[in-house]
Formats: sequence, structure tokens, C-alpha cells
Amino acid sequence: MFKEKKIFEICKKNKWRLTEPRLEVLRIISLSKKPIKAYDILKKLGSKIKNPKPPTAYRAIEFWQKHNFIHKIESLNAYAICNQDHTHAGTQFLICNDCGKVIESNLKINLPKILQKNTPKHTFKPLRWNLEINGICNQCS
Amino acid sequence: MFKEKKIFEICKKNKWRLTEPRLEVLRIISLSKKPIKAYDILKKLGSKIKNPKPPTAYRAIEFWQKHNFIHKIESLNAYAICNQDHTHAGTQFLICNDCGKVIESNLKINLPKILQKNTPKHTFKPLRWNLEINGICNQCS
DNA sequence: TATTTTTATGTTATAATATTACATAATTAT
DNA sequence: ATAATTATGTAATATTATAACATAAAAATA
Repeated sequence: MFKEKKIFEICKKNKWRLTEPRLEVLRIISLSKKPIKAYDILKKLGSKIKNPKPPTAYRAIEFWQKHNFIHKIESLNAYAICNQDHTHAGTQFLICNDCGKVIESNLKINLPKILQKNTPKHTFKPLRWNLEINGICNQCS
Repeated sequence: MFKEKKIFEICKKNKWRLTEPRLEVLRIISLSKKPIKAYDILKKLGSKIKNPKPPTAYRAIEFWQKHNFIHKIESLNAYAICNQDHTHAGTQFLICNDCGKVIESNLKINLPKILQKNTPKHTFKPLRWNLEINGICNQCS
């Protein structure tokens, strides 16, 4: 969920610079009903700042992604606002094959634990993960 | 695992046309130690068939992907041979942040069941999924 | 406060990834 | 043999993302 006041506070507390391109990009992503693509962000950004170029969008995307305020849906090359707290190590998305809606799902499973039990010889130390699930949402079924 | 004889049989049985670009692309991917990118496939393909263009590679990739003989690692934009049977609905990969090695992991969990218990109001019908886990492999830790 | 250092942006160019469109060829079905 | 379908060849272009370098703004330090 996107609450601008909260963003201001968090940035201040962490001494992150909340610059204009960053704020506008976050707003654009948060206002989008579905995950939005970088060049669509860039297009919308054009109405806020003068003639922005790809790096302007990508840098802001990178910034918010790094801090877990947005996520990239890899299979769509698109970005969505994080609707969890920004401390989680893993992401999981439900992608409707029909309407394209994407839901960030907060699984109540401890994936690292499950993984450690199931990976060959307990030989991999999971740090982060991204799970993208395709299916049919209830509105489409 | 890639056994060419088996591939021939499966294609025959299913009446899939095992054309030269398809076979060569599958070989290239299967011979690669790590997931390989489309344009690297294309480059290698150049030593097998005359001056291949991107669609030649991408079409073959699409073909094998559709039939679950290869997978795309979305976060790497790279392709890897499937080392499971080709009937599974979901994929999971362990990606080492250090050496870049990617292991296809056969989790013994029933993800759709777990998902159905954990998705809001049981409202999403999962069909396929892809889980990409970043971490450190045992050789690097 | 002045200066230095660090961080962020502006801008141009280009790299990397992927698809469209249409002509030709090969295979399969009739 | 012919028609229909499927696959490939090829040129062009679309989409996604980054590199490199100059400038500006902010933060740290003296």
C-alpha cells in the first residue's frame, strides 16, 4: 500500500533522498492498477518532468526496487508497488492469464525452510526469492 | 537430462517436427553449463546453420519451452535445459549469486495446494508457476 | 561558511532482448 | 497431384535496459 506521508518519513529516517523523479515514478507505479512497464512509466513521467530519458526512469525504478517499495514482475517486464511491508525477502505474485491482473500474495509459508529441507543435500543457502504463479483469478473463472 | 534418442522418440510419438534449427538449438542449450542467452544461442547456431537470424533462435526456443524441454530463467533472460520430466507444471531454480550457477530443483512440495490454502479467500486457481531463488551454493559458501 | 566529497540527475548513444511481417520452402492431409 | 498447414529465411523494427560522461545538488568536513 502506498501512503505518501509514510514514504516521506521512511526516507527521512533512512536518509534516502526523495528526489522529484523518484517520487513521481513511485506515484506512477502506485497509481497503476496493473504492473506497469518501464517505458510506460517514462511516458507518464513526461507529464511531470521535462522530457525524461530512460535512465531517469530506470534509476528511480532501481532505487525503489532496492528498498523493496516496488517489485519487478519478471515474466512481464513490469513493475508493481509493494503491498507488504518492505522487509520481506521473498515475493510471490498471482498472475491471471485472462485479465492480466497481478496480486501480490503474502504466503504464510517459510519458503527458505521448505527449500532447505528439499534442496539436494541441504546445499544451498537461499537469500531471496521470487515466485510468479500463472492461473485464473476468481473474477475470470 | 538430455538424451537425443529419447528426444527423437518423443517427437515422433507426438508428431512434432524435429527440424534442424530446433535440434541444434536444443543441443546448444543442453551443452551449456549455465543458462544461455538467446543471442549466445544464435551465435553458436551460426556454426551449424548458415547465418541464422534472431527469429530462428527464438522460434526454436519457443518450441522447446512450450513442450517443457527447456525453461527460461526470467531473472537472467536465459534458457536452460529441463532436467526433470517434461510434464511438470511448475519450475524452481536455485541461482547462486556468487558463481552464477543455476540448479533446477525438484521441490517435493505441492505448491498449488499450499497456494490454495494461502491465497486470499481461496480465490485463485494456479496453473503454472516459476520460482527463482537467489542465494549461495555450497561451492561458494 | 567555504570547500570537498558524495550522490543524483541530464543527456547522448548504444547494447541487449524480442517480435512483426511477409516471402519461400517443406511437410502433411486430402 | 493438389491443397492446406507448418516451418523457415530474411529484413526490418520494437522493446527493454545500460554505459559513459558532463552537470547539479546535497551532505560531510574543515
